[in-house]
Amino acid sequence: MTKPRQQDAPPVVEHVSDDTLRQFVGYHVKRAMNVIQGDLAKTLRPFDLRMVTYSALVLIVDNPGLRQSQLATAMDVERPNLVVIIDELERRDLILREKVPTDRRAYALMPTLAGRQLCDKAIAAVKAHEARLLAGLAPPEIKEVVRALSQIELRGSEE
Amino acid sequence: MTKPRQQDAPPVVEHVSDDTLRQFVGYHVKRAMNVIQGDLAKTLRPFDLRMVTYSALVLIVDNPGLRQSQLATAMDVERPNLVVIIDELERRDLILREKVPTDRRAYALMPTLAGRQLCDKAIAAVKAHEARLLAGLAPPEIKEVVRALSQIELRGSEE
DNA sequence: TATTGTTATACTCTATAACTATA
DNA sequence: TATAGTTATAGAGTATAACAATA
Repeated sequence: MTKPRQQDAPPVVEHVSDDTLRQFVGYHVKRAMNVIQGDLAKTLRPFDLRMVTYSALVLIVDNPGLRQSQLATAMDVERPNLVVIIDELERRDLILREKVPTDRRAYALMPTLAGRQLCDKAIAAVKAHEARLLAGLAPPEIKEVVRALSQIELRGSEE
Repeated sequence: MTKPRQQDAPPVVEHVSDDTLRQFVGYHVKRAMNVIQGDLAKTLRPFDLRMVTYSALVLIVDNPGLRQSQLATAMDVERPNLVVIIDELERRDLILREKVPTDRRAYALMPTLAGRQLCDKAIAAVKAHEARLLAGLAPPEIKEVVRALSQIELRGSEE
């Protein structure tokens, strides 16, 4: 028999337990993601780049001439949303929309010299910040994590 | 000397390379996160729960009596945004806001029987789905990944 | 004076329909 | 007819200021 409380007053919680959620890998992925995103945003701010503009710039530098639709697919962004991203990069003269002679509907996205230079600097900064974030982990551990995450990525595309 | 192209026509990209981005652990965390979130959303849909309402419900079931401000801190959600989440759970009679005698400003969040039951079912479903997502990974690998992600979480709170 | 919950609001992100010009 | 890029718009998710009630 449990002793009844005087008024059924609600219990006071001193420490909030998230043990149940902690069982899930997804919970930790989300929390790590928040940290990484926050760090990345801070890292890119001096370059006046957001995560999406950074990703777009890197992909254009690595794949000069690609079409907006290709970039949208690669970034998993809807085409309408990509337009403003490209607008921003073009306005800053980091890339340019070049007419494609063989298909007058399409634009070939080309990085400018300034775009390639900013891209290189941003990548170096991101590398340095990520290294700090992963400082506690040995290279083989990192490889193992990437392998595991890639496995999860694959599972997603399977369905 | 490179042979100049006739009109400097932009190159055609057949396959978009994301090799540069793939170097970064954050890129893989983000992609895995997308898969996990998508799967989680699909898993919770039959229960009419979103990720935030699910997290809130689990935390209330595990910590009966906690205050909204405590829950907001635990979930890393702004207090104003938590209000609508709590409203939704209360409207569905999964939780209730109980008056706290010792502090008449605050509410103690309590799960109802229906809330605890739905929570249990949802947790079981999420467990099953996550198991499918991690099917290719051995338990020690999963432990290693969680350890690594926890390390990254800690780095974030350090700054 | 500070805190709890709340309202209103704004800003970003993301998603969809429909248009134009080409193919 | 289908596709590339675009426009407009709507819906999430998230963030801030300010208020009433209470500490």
